[in-house]
Amino acid sequence: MDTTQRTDQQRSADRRRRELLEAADRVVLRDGPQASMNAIAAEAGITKPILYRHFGDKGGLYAALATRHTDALLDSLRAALDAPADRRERVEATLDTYLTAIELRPQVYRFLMHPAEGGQPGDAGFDVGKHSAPLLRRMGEELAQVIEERLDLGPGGQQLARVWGHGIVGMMHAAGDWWLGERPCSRAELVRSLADLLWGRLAAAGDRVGGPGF
Amino acid sequence: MDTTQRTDQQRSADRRRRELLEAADRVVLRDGPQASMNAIAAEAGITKPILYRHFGDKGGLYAALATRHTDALLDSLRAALDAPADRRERVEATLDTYLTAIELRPQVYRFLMHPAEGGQPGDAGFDVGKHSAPLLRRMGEELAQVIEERLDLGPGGQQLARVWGHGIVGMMHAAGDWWLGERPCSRAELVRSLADLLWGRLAAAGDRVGGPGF
DNA sequence: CGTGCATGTTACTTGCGGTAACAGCAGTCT
DNA sequence: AGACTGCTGTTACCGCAAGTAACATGCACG
Repeated sequence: MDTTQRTDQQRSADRRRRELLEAADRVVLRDGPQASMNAIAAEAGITKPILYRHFGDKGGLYAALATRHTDALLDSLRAALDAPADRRERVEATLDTYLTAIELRPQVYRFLMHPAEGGQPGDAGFDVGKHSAPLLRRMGEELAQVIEERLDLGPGGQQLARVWGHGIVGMMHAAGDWWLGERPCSRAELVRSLADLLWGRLAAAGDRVGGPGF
Repeated sequence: MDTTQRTDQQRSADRRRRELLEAADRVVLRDGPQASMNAIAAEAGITKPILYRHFGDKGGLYAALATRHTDALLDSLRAALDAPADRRERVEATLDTYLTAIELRPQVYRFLMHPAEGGQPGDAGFDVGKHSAPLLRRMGEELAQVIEERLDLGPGGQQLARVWGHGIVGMMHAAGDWWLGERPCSRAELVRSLADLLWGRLAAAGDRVGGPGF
Protein backbone atom coordinates (compact mmCIF):
# COMPACT_ATOMS: atom_id res chain seq x y z
CA MET A 1 0.00 0.00 0.00
CA ASP A 2 1.13 3.44 -0.78
CA THR A 3 0.39 4.99 2.60
CA THR A 4 2.24 2.36 4.61
CA GLN A 5 5.11 2.85 2.23
CA ARG A 6 5.12 6.54 2.87
CA THR A 7 4.86 5.96 6.59
CA ASP A 8 7.81 3.65 6.65
CA GLN A 9 9.91 6.05 4.70
CA GLN A 10 8.92 8.95 6.89
CA ARG A 11 9.65 7.01 10.02
CA SER A 12 13.10 6.17 8.79
CA ALA A 13 13.65 9.78 7.77
CA ASP A 14 12.59 10.97 11.19
CA ARG A 15 14.89 8.53 12.90
CA ARG A 16 17.73 9.66 10.71
CA ARG A 17 16.93 13.26 11.49
CA ARG A 18 17.06 12.53 15.17
CA GLU A 19 20.41 10.80 14.80
CA LEU A 20 21.78 13.73 12.89
CA LEU A 21 20.52 16.12 15.53
CA GLU A 22 22.23 14.15 18.23
CA ALA A 23 25.48 14.16 16.32
CA ALA A 24 25.13 17.90 15.79
CA ASP A 25 24.46 18.28 19.47
CA ARG A 26 27.66 16.52 20.39
CA VAL A 27 29.73 18.65 18.03
CA VAL A 28 28.13 21.93 19.02
CA LEU A 29 28.53 21.14 22.68
CA ARG A 30 32.16 20.28 22.09
CA ASP A 31 33.22 22.97 19.63
CA GLY A 32 30.76 25.72 20.36
CA PRO A 33 28.25 27.25 18.00
CA GLN A 34 30.88 28.03 15.38
CA ALA A 35 31.13 24.33 14.59
CA SER A 36 31.25 23.87 10.84
CA MET A 37 28.75 21.89 8.88
CA ASN A 38 31.60 19.71 7.71
CA ALA A 39 32.49 18.86 11.28
CA ILE A 40 28.91 18.02 12.14
CA ALA A 41 28.56 15.87 9.05
CA ALA A 42 31.78 14.08 9.90
CA GLU A 43 30.58 13.40 13.43
CA ALA A 44 27.41 11.92 12.00
CA GLY A 45 29.50 9.79 9.67
CA ILE A 46 28.18 11.39 6.52
CA THR A 47 28.79 14.43 4.34
CA LYS A 48 27.40 17.92 4.08
CA PRO A 49 24.69 17.69 1.44
CA ILE A 50 22.71 15.26 3.55
CA LEU A 51 22.55 17.77 6.34
CA TYR A 52 21.30 20.34 3.90
CA ARG A 53 18.67 17.97 2.59
CA HIS A 54 17.39 17.44 6.10
CA PHE A 55 17.60 20.92 7.54
CA GLY A 56 17.71 23.30 4.63
CA ASP A 57 20.56 25.40 5.90
CA LYS A 58 22.63 25.93 8.98
CA GLY A 59 19.99 28.12 10.50
CA GLY A 60 17.50 25.30 10.14
CA LEU A 61 19.77 22.83 11.85
CA TYR A 62 20.49 25.22 14.68
CA ALA A 63 16.84 26.07 15.02
CA ALA A 64 15.96 22.40 15.34
CA LEU A 65 18.71 21.96 17.89
CA ALA A 66 17.65 25.02 19.82
CA THR A 67 14.01 23.96 19.82
CA ARG A 68 14.86 20.66 21.46
CA HIS A 69 16.71 22.28 24.32
CA THR A 70 14.29 25.12 24.62
CA ASP A 71 11.32 22.81 24.89
CA ALA A 72 13.02 20.71 27.53
CA LEU A 73 13.92 23.75 29.58
CA LEU A 74 10.46 25.21 29.32
CA ASP A 75 8.96 21.93 30.48
CA SER A 76 11.01 21.88 33.63
CA LEU A 77 10.25 25.52 34.31
CA ARG A 78 6.54 24.89 33.95
CA ALA A 79 6.81 22.02 36.37
CA ALA A 80 8.57 24.18 38.96
CA LEU A 81 6.00 26.90 38.57
CA ASP A 82 3.15 24.46 39.03
CA ALA A 83 4.45 22.77 42.16
CA PRO A 84 2.17 22.85 45.19
CA ALA A 85 3.62 25.57 47.40
CA ASP A 86 3.04 29.20 48.12
CA ARG A 87 3.84 31.90 45.62
CA ARG A 88 7.23 32.96 46.81
CA GLU A 89 8.39 29.39 47.15
CA ARG A 90 7.36 28.67 43.62
CA VAL A 91 9.07 31.76 42.31
CA GLU A 92 12.22 30.69 44.05
CA ALA A 93 11.87 27.13 42.77
CA THR A 94 11.50 28.40 39.23
CA LEU A 95 14.50 30.68 39.46
CA ASP A 96 16.44 27.82 40.94
CA THR A 97 15.39 25.46 38.18
CA TYR A 98 16.57 27.84 35.52
CA LEU A 99 19.85 28.54 37.24
CA THR A 100 20.46 24.89 37.89
CA ALA A 101 19.90 24.14 34.23
CA ILE A 102 22.41 26.70 33.03
CA GLU A 103 24.83 25.68 35.74
CA LEU A 104 24.70 22.01 34.87
CA ARG A 105 24.95 22.45 31.15
CA PRO A 106 26.73 25.71 30.47
CA GLN A 107 27.53 24.61 26.95
CA VAL A 108 23.87 24.26 26.09
CA TYR A 109 23.31 27.62 27.66
CA ARG A 110 26.06 29.20 25.66
CA PHE A 111 24.72 27.69 22.52
CA LEU A 112 21.26 29.02 23.16
CA MET A 113 22.28 32.44 24.33
CA HIS A 114 25.73 33.41 23.34
CA PRO A 115 28.02 34.17 20.47
CA ALA A 116 30.81 31.83 19.57
CA GLU A 117 33.71 32.81 21.80
CA GLY A 118 35.15 29.34 21.44
CA GLY A 119 37.65 29.96 18.67
CA GLN A 120 41.35 29.48 19.21
CA PRO A 121 42.23 31.22 15.96
CA GLY A 122 41.77 34.87 15.23
CA ASP A 123 38.13 34.07 15.70
CA ALA A 124 36.25 36.97 14.18
CA GLY A 125 33.79 34.41 12.97
CA PHE A 126 30.89 35.20 15.21
CA ASP A 127 27.78 33.25 15.38
CA VAL A 128 24.74 32.79 17.47
CA GLY A 129 21.71 32.80 15.33
CA LYS A 130 18.46 34.06 16.56
CA HIS A 131 18.41 31.58 19.36
CA SER A 132 18.54 33.78 22.39
CA ALA A 133 15.67 35.97 21.29
CA PRO A 134 13.24 33.11 20.72
CA LEU A 135 14.00 31.43 24.03
CA LEU A 136 13.74 34.62 26.02
CA ARG A 137 10.60 35.59 24.19
CA ARG A 138 8.95 32.26 24.76
CA MET A 139 9.79 32.28 28.43
CA GLY A 140 8.52 35.83 28.72
CA GLU A 141 5.25 35.05 27.02
CA GLU A 142 4.64 31.94 29.07
CA LEU A 143 5.38 33.66 32.31
CA ALA A 144 3.13 36.53 31.30
CA GLN A 145 0.33 34.10 30.74
CA VAL A 146 0.83 32.47 34.11
CA ILE A 147 0.87 35.82 35.85
CA GLU A 148 -2.20 37.01 34.08
CA GLU A 149 -4.09 33.80 34.78
CA ARG A 150 -3.33 33.55 38.42
CA LEU A 151 -2.90 37.05 39.72
CA ASP A 152 -5.48 39.71 40.20
CA LEU A 153 -3.85 42.85 38.91
CA GLY A 154 -6.91 44.96 38.40
CA PRO A 155 -7.57 46.98 35.24
CA GLY A 156 -4.80 46.86 32.68
CA GLY A 157 -3.66 43.65 34.28
CA GLN A 158 -3.09 41.82 31.07
CA GLN A 159 -0.64 44.32 29.76
CA LEU A 160 1.04 44.60 33.10
CA ALA A 161 1.44 40.84 33.14
CA ARG A 162 3.17 40.83 29.79
CA VAL A 163 5.59 43.55 30.77
CA TRP A 164 6.34 41.73 33.97
CA GLY A 165 6.71 38.40 32.26
CA HIS A 166 9.36 39.68 29.91
CA GLY A 167 10.95 41.83 32.57
CA ILE A 168 11.27 39.04 35.08
CA VAL A 169 12.64 36.67 32.49
CA GLY A 170 15.18 39.28 31.50
CA MET A 171 16.16 39.81 35.11
CA MET A 172 16.66 36.09 35.58
CA HIS A 173 18.59 35.79 32.37
CA ALA A 174 20.99 38.66 32.91
CA ALA A 175 21.61 37.84 36.54
CA GLY A 176 22.16 34.20 35.65
CA ASP A 177 24.54 35.07 32.88
CA TRP A 178 26.61 37.29 35.11
CA TRP A 179 26.53 34.79 37.95
CA LEU A 180 27.60 31.96 35.68
CA GLY A 181 30.64 33.92 34.60
CA GLU A 182 31.77 35.20 37.98
CA ARG A 183 30.29 32.84 40.51
CA PRO A 184 30.15 35.51 43.17
CA CYS A 185 27.86 33.53 45.43
CA SER A 186 25.97 30.30 45.78
CA ARG A 187 22.96 29.55 43.68
CA ALA A 188 20.71 29.69 46.72
CA GLU A 189 21.91 33.17 47.60
CA LEU A 190 21.34 34.35 44.08
CA VAL A 191 17.84 32.96 44.08
CA ARG A 192 17.11 34.63 47.36
CA SER A 193 18.47 37.99 46.24
CA LEU A 194 16.40 37.96 43.06
CA ALA A 195 13.28 36.96 44.90
CA ASP A 196 13.92 39.76 47.38
CA LEU A 197 14.18 42.20 44.50
CA LEU A 198 10.87 40.95 43.14
CA TRP A 199 9.38 41.26 46.58
CA GLY A 200 10.00 44.94 46.77
CA ARG A 201 13.05 45.14 48.94
CA LEU A 202 14.44 47.76 46.58
CA ALA A 203 11.61 50.15 47.30
CA ALA A 204 11.71 49.36 50.98
CA ALA A 205 15.42 49.96 51.45
CA GLY A 206 16.44 53.00 53.40
CA ASP A 207 18.73 55.68 52.04
CA ARG A 208 22.33 55.56 52.98
CA VAL A 209 23.31 58.16 55.54
CA GLY A 210 24.48 61.43 54.03
CA GLY A 211 23.31 60.83 50.49
CA PRO A 212 20.14 61.49 48.53
CA GLY A 213 19.54 57.76 48.27
CA PHE A 214 19.74 56.27 44.79
CA MET B 1 61.39 68.21 16.38
CA ASP B 2 60.71 64.57 16.88
CA THR B 3 57.89 64.83 19.38
CA THR B 4 55.84 67.31 17.37
CA GLN B 5 56.37 65.05 14.40
CA ARG B 6 55.00 62.11 16.29
CA THR B 7 52.13 64.17 17.56
CA ASP B 8 51.20 65.30 14.09
CA GLN B 9 51.24 61.80 12.77
CA GLN B 10 49.20 60.52 15.64
CA ARG B 11 46.70 63.28 15.25
CA SER B 12 46.28 62.51 11.61
CA ALA B 13 46.00 58.80 12.36
CA ASP B 14 43.36 59.49 14.98
CA ARG B 15 41.41 61.68 12.61
CA ARG B 16 41.58 58.98 9.97
CA ARG B 17 40.46 56.41 12.49
CA ARG B 18 37.49 58.50 13.36
CA GLU B 19 36.59 58.93 9.71
CA LEU B 20 36.80 55.21 9.19
CA LEU B 21 34.65 54.59 12.22
CA GLU B 22 32.01 56.94 10.91
CA ALA B 23 32.00 55.23 7.56
CA ALA B 24 31.71 51.87 9.30
CA ASP B 25 28.89 53.28 11.37
CA ARG B 26 26.97 54.29 8.28
CA VAL B 27 27.39 50.90 6.67
CA VAL B 28 26.56 48.91 9.77
CA LEU B 29 23.49 51.00 10.44
CA ARG B 30 22.40 50.52 6.86
CA ASP B 31 23.28 46.87 6.25
CA GLY B 32 23.20 45.47 9.74
CA PRO B 33 26.03 43.87 11.66
CA GLN B 34 26.74 41.38 8.89
CA ALA B 35 28.19 44.17 6.78
CA SER B 36 31.36 42.95 5.13
CA MET B 37 34.74 44.53 5.59
CA ASN B 38 34.82 45.13 1.86
CA ALA B 39 31.60 47.13 2.03
CA ILE B 40 32.88 49.18 4.92
CA ALA B 41 36.14 49.86 3.15
CA ALA B 42 34.28 50.88 0.01
CA GLU B 43 32.08 53.26 1.98
CA ALA B 44 35.21 54.83 3.41
CA GLY B 45 36.67 55.11 -0.09
CA ILE B 46 39.56 52.78 0.59
CA THR B 47 40.31 49.06 0.64
CA LYS B 48 40.37 46.35 3.23
CA PRO B 49 43.97 46.21 4.42
CA ILE B 50 43.76 49.74 5.74
CA LEU B 51 40.91 48.79 7.97
CA TYR B 52 42.94 45.91 9.25
CA ARG B 53 45.90 48.17 9.92
CA HIS B 54 43.74 50.44 12.00
CA PHE B 55 41.60 47.95 13.85
CA GLY B 56 43.40 44.65 13.76
CA ASP B 57 40.43 42.57 12.79
CA LYS B 58 36.70 42.79 12.40
CA GLY B 59 36.23 42.27 16.10
CA GLY B 60 38.43 45.26 16.77
CA LEU B 61 36.48 47.48 14.44
CA TYR B 62 33.18 46.37 15.92
CA ALA B 63 34.51 46.78 19.42
CA ALA B 64 35.57 50.33 18.65
CA LEU B 65 32.18 51.02 17.14
CA ALA B 66 30.37 49.45 20.05
CA THR B 67 32.45 51.36 22.57
CA ARG B 68 31.47 54.68 21.06
CA HIS B 69 27.78 53.97 21.31
CA THR B 70 28.06 52.24 24.62
CA ASP B 71 29.87 55.15 26.20
CA ALA B 72 27.35 57.62 24.90
CA LEU B 73 24.46 55.60 26.22
CA LEU B 74 26.06 55.10 29.60
CA ASP B 75 26.67 58.82 29.90
CA SER B 76 23.05 59.66 29.37
CA LEU B 77 21.97 56.95 31.78
CA ARG B 78 24.29 58.29 34.45
CA ALA B 79 22.86 61.74 33.93
CA ALA B 80 19.31 60.49 34.38
CA LEU B 81 20.25 58.58 37.48
CA ASP B 82 21.91 61.64 38.99
CA ALA B 83 19.10 64.09 38.37
CA PRO B 84 17.73 65.87 41.44
CA ALA B 85 14.49 64.04 42.21
CA ASP B 86 13.29 61.31 44.49
CA ARG B 87 14.25 57.72 44.02
CA ARG B 88 11.29 56.44 42.12
CA GLU B 89 11.33 59.40 39.78
CA ARG B 90 14.96 58.81 39.02
CA VAL B 91 14.39 55.13 38.41
CA GLU B 92 11.63 55.99 35.99
CA ALA B 93 13.75 58.64 34.30
CA THR B 94 16.56 56.16 33.82
CA LEU B 95 14.30 53.51 32.39
CA ASP B 96 12.80 56.13 30.13
CA THR B 97 16.20 57.31 28.98
CA TYR B 98 17.21 53.83 28.01
CA LEU B 99 13.97 53.10 26.24
CA THR B 100 14.04 56.39 24.42
CA ALA B 101 17.53 55.66 23.20
CA ILE B 102 16.63 52.29 21.77
CA GLU B 103 13.43 53.69 20.36
CA LEU B 104 15.13 56.55 18.57
CA ARG B 105 17.96 54.52 17.14
CA PRO B 106 16.83 50.95 16.82
CA GLN B 107 19.60 50.20 14.37
CA VAL B 108 22.24 51.11 16.88
CA TYR B 109 20.40 49.01 19.41
CA ARG B 110 20.27 46.05 17.07
CA PHE B 111 23.94 46.40 16.35
CA LEU B 112 24.80 46.42 20.02
CA MET B 113 22.46 43.68 21.10
CA HIS B 114 21.32 41.52 18.29
CA PRO B 115 22.36 39.03 15.70
CA ALA B 116 22.30 39.92 12.06
CA GLU B 117 18.75 39.26 10.93
CA GLY B 118 19.17 41.74 8.12
CA GLY B 119 20.16 39.37 5.35
CA GLN B 120 18.05 39.01 2.26
CA PRO B 121 19.91 35.88 1.15
CA GLY B 122 19.86 32.57 2.88
CA ASP B 123 21.52 34.46 5.64
CA ALA B 124 22.98 31.81 7.91
CA GLY B 125 25.90 34.13 8.34
CA PHE B 126 25.18 35.28 11.82
CA ASP B 127 27.04 37.87 13.63
CA VAL B 128 26.90 39.94 16.72
CA GLY B 129 30.17 39.66 18.39
CA LYS B 130 30.47 39.97 22.04
CA HIS B 131 28.81 43.32 22.05
CA SER B 132 25.67 42.65 23.96
CA ALA B 133 27.46 41.01 26.85
CA PRO B 134 29.85 43.92 27.42
CA LEU B 135 27.13 46.54 27.32
CA LEU B 136 24.81 44.64 29.62
CA ARG B 137 27.67 43.84 31.94
CA ARG B 138 28.85 47.40 32.12
CA MET B 139 25.39 48.70 32.80
CA GLY B 140 24.89 46.04 35.43
CA GLU B 141 28.14 46.83 37.19
CA GLU B 142 27.53 50.56 37.15
CA LEU B 143 24.05 50.21 38.49
CA ALA B 144 25.31 47.85 41.16
CA GLN B 145 27.79 50.44 42.26
CA VAL B 146 25.16 53.14 42.42
CA ILE B 147 22.86 50.93 44.45
CA GLU B 148 25.57 49.93 46.82
CA GLU B 149 26.76 53.50 47.32
CA ARG B 150 23.42 55.04 47.93
CA LEU B 151 21.27 52.43 49.54
CA ASP B 152 21.51 50.95 52.97
CA LEU B 153 20.96 47.27 52.44
CA GLY B 154 22.40 45.96 55.66
CA PRO B 155 24.82 43.02 55.86
CA GLY B 156 25.58 41.39 52.55
CA GLY B 157 24.48 44.56 50.87
CA GLN B 158 27.32 44.68 48.42
CA GLN B 159 26.52 41.33 46.94
CA LEU B 160 22.84 42.07 46.94
CA ALA B 161 23.56 45.27 45.06
CA ARG B 162 25.46 43.45 42.36
CA VAL B 163 22.74 40.87 41.87
CA TRP B 164 20.17 43.61 41.70
CA GLY B 165 22.26 45.72 39.35
CA HIS B 166 22.53 42.96 36.82
CA GLY B 167 19.00 41.78 37.41
CA ILE B 168 17.44 45.19 36.92
CA VAL B 169 19.48 45.83 33.82
CA GLY B 170 18.37 42.49 32.44
CA MET B 171 14.78 43.30 33.21
CA MET B 172 15.05 46.61 31.43
CA HIS B 173 16.81 45.06 28.49
CA ALA B 174 14.44 42.18 27.91
CA ALA B 175 11.34 44.25 28.43
CA GLY B 176 12.68 46.93 26.12
CA ASP B 177 13.58 44.40 23.48
CA TRP B 178 10.14 42.89 23.53
CA TRP B 179 8.46 46.26 23.62
CA LEU B 180 10.50 47.52 20.69
CA GLY B 181 9.36 44.58 18.61
CA GLU B 182 5.69 44.61 19.48
CA ARG B 183 4.93 48.11 20.66
CA PRO B 184 2.13 46.90 22.89
CA CYS B 185 1.92 50.14 24.81
CA SER B 186 3.36 53.60 25.16
CA ARG B 187 6.82 54.13 26.54
CA ALA B 188 5.42 55.84 29.59
CA GLU B 189 3.20 52.88 30.41
CA LEU B 190 6.11 50.52 30.03
CA VAL B 191 8.23 52.62 32.34
CA ARG B 192 5.46 52.71 34.89
CA SER B 193 4.87 48.98 34.74
CA LEU B 194 8.53 48.19 35.23
CA ALA B 195 8.83 50.62 38.09
CA ASP B 196 5.77 49.03 39.66
CA LEU B 197 7.40 45.65 39.39
CA LEU B 198 10.50 46.98 41.07
CA TRP B 199 8.34 48.54 43.74
CA GLY B 200 6.94 45.26 44.87
CA ARG B 201 3.56 45.19 43.24
CA LEU B 202 4.15 41.58 42.30
CA ALA B 203 4.39 40.52 45.91
CA ALA B 204 1.49 42.71 46.89
CA ALA B 205 -0.91 41.47 44.22
CA GLY B 206 -3.80 39.34 45.37
CA ASP B 207 -4.48 35.88 44.10
CA ARG B 208 -7.07 35.46 41.44
CA VAL B 209 -10.33 34.02 42.67
CA GLY B 210 -10.51 30.24 42.48
CA GLY B 211 -6.83 29.54 41.86
CA PRO B 212 -3.78 28.95 44.01
CA GLY B 213 -2.31 32.22 42.81
CA PHE B 214 0.86 32.06 40.75
C1' DC C 1 13.44 -5.71 -16.08
C1' DG C 2 12.89 -0.63 -15.84
C1' DT C 3 11.00 3.20 -13.05
C1' DG C 4 10.82 5.83 -9.03
C1' DC C 5 12.87 7.59 -5.00
C1' DA C 6 15.65 8.23 -1.03
C1' DT C 7 20.49 8.11 0.32
C1' DG C 8 24.92 8.95 -0.38
C1' DT C 9 29.10 10.80 -2.73
C1' DT C 10 32.70 14.09 -5.06
C1' DA C 11 33.71 18.32 -6.79
C1' DC C 12 32.50 22.81 -7.47
C1' DT C 13 31.13 27.97 -6.80
C1' DT C 14 30.79 32.01 -4.08
C1' DG C 15 31.88 35.04 -0.65
C1' DC C 16 34.24 36.61 3.39
C1' DG C 17 38.03 37.31 6.81
C1' DG C 18 42.66 38.02 6.76
C1' DT C 19 47.52 38.67 4.81
C1' DA C 20 51.72 39.28 1.84
C1' DA C 21 54.05 41.97 -1.21
C1' DC C 22 54.64 45.78 -3.57
C1' DA C 23 54.07 51.19 -4.88
C1' DG C 24 54.04 56.11 -3.91
C1' DC C 25 54.90 59.94 -0.94
C1' DA C 26 56.03 62.68 2.87
C1' DG C 27 59.89 64.37 5.91
C1' DT C 28 64.64 63.36 8.14
C1' DC C 29 69.45 62.36 8.70
C1' DT C 30 74.22 62.62 6.91
C1' DA D 1 71.47 65.48 -3.34
C1' DG D 2 70.52 60.80 -1.96
C1' DA D 3 69.65 56.88 1.17
C1' DC D 4 66.37 55.87 5.21
C1' DT D 5 62.07 55.70 7.69
C1' DG D 6 57.36 55.40 8.15
C1' DC D 7 52.93 56.16 6.66
C1' DT D 8 49.07 55.40 3.27
C1' DG D 9 47.40 52.96 -0.23
C1' DT D 10 47.06 49.21 -3.75
C1' DT D 11 46.47 44.33 -6.10
C1' DA D 12 46.49 39.72 -5.65
C1' DC D 13 46.34 36.00 -3.07
C1' DC D 14 45.26 32.11 0.82
C1' DG D 15 42.14 29.45 3.69
C1' DC D 16 37.87 28.23 5.03
C1' DA D 17 33.02 27.71 5.48
C1' DA D 18 28.25 27.83 3.43
C1' DG D 19 25.72 26.06 0.02
C1' DT D 20 24.87 23.51 -4.64
C1' DA D 21 25.07 20.57 -8.90
C1' DA D 22 25.72 16.33 -10.80
C1' DC D 23 26.52 11.94 -10.52
C1' DA D 24 26.31 7.05 -8.14
C1' DT D 25 24.02 3.44 -5.52
C1' DG D 26 20.55 0.50 -3.08
C1' DC D 27 15.79 -0.83 -2.77
C1' DA D 28 10.81 -1.34 -3.45
C1' DC D 29 7.12 -1.59 -6.78
C1' DG D 30 4.61 -2.43 -11.48
